[in-house]
Amino acid sequence: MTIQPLIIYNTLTRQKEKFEPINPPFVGMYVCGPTVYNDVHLGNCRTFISFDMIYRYLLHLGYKVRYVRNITDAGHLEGDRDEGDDKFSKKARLEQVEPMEIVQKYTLGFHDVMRAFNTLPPSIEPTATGHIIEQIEMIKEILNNGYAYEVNGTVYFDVEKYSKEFNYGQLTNRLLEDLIANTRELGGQDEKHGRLDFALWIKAKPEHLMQWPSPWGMGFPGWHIECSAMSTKYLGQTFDIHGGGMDLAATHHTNEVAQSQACNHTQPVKYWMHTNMLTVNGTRMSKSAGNGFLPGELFTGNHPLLEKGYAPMAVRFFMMQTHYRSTLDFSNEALQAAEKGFQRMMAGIKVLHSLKPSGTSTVDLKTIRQKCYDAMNDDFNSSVMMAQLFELMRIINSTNDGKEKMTQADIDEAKSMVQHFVFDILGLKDDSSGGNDNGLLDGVMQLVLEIRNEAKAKKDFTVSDKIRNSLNQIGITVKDSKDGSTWDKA
RNA sequence: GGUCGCGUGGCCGAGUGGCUAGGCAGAGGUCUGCAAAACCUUGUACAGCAGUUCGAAUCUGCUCGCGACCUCCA
Repeated sequence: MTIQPLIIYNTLTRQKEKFEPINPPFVGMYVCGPTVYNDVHLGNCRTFISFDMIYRYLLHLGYKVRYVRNITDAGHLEGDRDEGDDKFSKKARLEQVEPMEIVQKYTLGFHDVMRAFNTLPPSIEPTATGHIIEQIEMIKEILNNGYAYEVNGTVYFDVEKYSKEFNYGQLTNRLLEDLIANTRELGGQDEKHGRLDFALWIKAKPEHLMQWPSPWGMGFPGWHIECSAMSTKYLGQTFDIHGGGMDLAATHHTNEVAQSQACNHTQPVKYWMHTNMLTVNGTRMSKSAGNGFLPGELFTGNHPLLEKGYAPMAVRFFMMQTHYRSTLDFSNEALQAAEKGFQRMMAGIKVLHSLKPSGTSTVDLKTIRQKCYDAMNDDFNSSVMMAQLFELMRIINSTNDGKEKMTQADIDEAKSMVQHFVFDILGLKDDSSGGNDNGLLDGVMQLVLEIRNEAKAKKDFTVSDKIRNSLNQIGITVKDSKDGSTWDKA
């Protein structure tokens, strides 16, 4: 496998750059994972599915990728002030369980959804609670270096001090003065020195459910420090790719950069990648706006905004049809269009496996393969690649219709392309043909279609139509062609 | 208000200074006992105005509209 020249859009520089790993063939990639105090929401899924595609493509190119995606299971505060309960404690009180029961429940749910979307598990999935020591060590180092201060058991990052040496607003191209001007006034009893300062470690009230001992007393870590601590631990002080949703860039990632710089004196990340938001009827789907539906509701259609349920693979197909840096708008019409497109692609792949080779060739698959690579190499443009894959489907179907000719080598190449691009990289799978009894069903269907063809041969269309209509009612479509009949699950 | 992005044919959604994106839907055709599928053909597209250019949907400016971030969220 030759390494293809990959171009990545880097948020840090706001331009596309040639991808050159720090230590090829190794690639370190960190993606901000979910906060597991609630069901995963679909917007998160889009980010994780996008990075799954990115991970898959890097693997396909032959890179040895260490993909780290954290689970935030502590320290994420409810409000925008660095005070009050964290999300887990609040939810635990509400449900009258241990915070770690909350964590367990929603972590398992998250994994179920990720599996449904056919994402590959990350290489390491570290938790914040499992890395309290690393976080404390990092905070100590930041304090030692003079970029933080402690007030009554809470440690704050000193943004203004930091800004004297580093460009705090670099990731989102903002000036410090503008950031300060646009941040709310400090409250009267606020312990922070500066408006932009944020908590590294938060003092816990005695009744607080999740707290750990630290040099500053009992407390829990601030939200941003976990990613800095864990990415440093598993990927080093500087690593290749850091990803997450665009909404994280301004605050979470900006603070991550600051923490890592203040601790390690080096830029933590070479390429920052941000996925765009998922919208519903043009507005961002978000937890607070309440305009979202859960993955489960999407699959079953059990939500007022949804006309029907959509299979996970149809949804993944839909997401892959849009570039990861564009907003993606969910609507029933768009989802249904994607569903049909997905089915068409899967049907084409089935046809490919029944194709008969001919001695000569009228097709040029090499060019299509290269165009697929060109698309993916241009900042993971899965959308353009899929247009090429539909061209491949057209060729396959035309061959089946006798309008194109493919040799055995062509067929093998087409199968290889399908495996690489459709299954390995886009991460799609044909879930219609899944199931343990498939071999049995195949046998039964072969018999049924034989009987129907015999009826057709005798011009007994009453019987043949009855078979077709009845099968249709239970979700099996019969397709006739010159060479016989095939079937498909709807 | 600041930062950034977007506005493409009925819908979704790519894209490049001159060459077909693609999917869905629609129309016509081929095939078929019929249907479905498949294949072929096909339609008014690039928010508006002005400018740069031999040539712009693609570059520049302005106008209008939309969105994201700046506050927890991927």
